[in-house]
Amino acid sequence: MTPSPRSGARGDLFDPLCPTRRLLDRIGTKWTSMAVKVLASAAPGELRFAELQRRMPGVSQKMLSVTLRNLARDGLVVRRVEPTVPPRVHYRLTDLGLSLEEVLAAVRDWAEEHMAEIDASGAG
Amino acid sequence: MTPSPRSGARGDLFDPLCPTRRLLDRIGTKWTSMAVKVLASAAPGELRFAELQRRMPGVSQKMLSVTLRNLARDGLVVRRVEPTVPPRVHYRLTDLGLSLEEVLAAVRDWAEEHMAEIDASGAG
DNA sequence: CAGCATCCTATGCGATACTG
DNA sequence: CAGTATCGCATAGGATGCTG
Repeated sequence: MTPSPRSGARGDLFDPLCPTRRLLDRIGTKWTSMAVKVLASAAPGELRFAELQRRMPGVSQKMLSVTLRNLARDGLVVRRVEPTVPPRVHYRLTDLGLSLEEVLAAVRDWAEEHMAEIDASGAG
Repeated sequence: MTPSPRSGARGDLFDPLCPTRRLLDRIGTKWTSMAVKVLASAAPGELRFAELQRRMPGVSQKMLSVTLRNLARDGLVVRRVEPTVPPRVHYRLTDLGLSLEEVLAAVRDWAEEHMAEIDASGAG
């Protein structure tokens, strides 16, 4: 594959621009993985802003907004606005977003299978 | 599976104690995934502190120390001290750590395959 | 309804200095 | 050698208020 100009060299986890580093920075933020999961559960359908917030207990309007904006900027989510008053805004995962969800599902599976062992090791 | 007392309910990504949330908090920190990868590359052998630092360009003594302490606390890494003067401290991945590396490898694969598309979407 | 702007706090993290 | 202790900065993110 050809790395993008912004990306570090393939496999170079030690480059600050390394894809893995940047991906972890994204999915490591508090609400991203949750938003992707919720949107994936509705795919290929869409969800409106308020509906997303309802399905993501605890998220503030600001952080949901920021999270969705970042996901849209990254091409993982499509934002569709109905020009009504008041406006209705709909979000759905792109194919890229759906493929990310598969990775996140693997992370979830690992966590649910092994987190008890981590706790048993004396974690707080 | 039986969730640990500390863990949230299985599949409940919305519980702050949810395994996935807590795992992402861990692997999302700056040096964790790099340390796991480096240790995995040496598995089943061990690496000393200084050798780890050498293979992780940019990491400070403090952050490597913190990262390794957290990994050891979580049961992902074993710390072995030779009681010499000066001391030699060796680190190796546990089986649990090795299984986490598989998940991280999947994350890396996705990143290296798709990060160019994310960049192409107008990300900064 | 779906946001953006502002303020504030908590925390990750780097730099530096010290120790058994 | 392999840490620990302390300081300071940058940023994630929560609370609140305003707007088209």
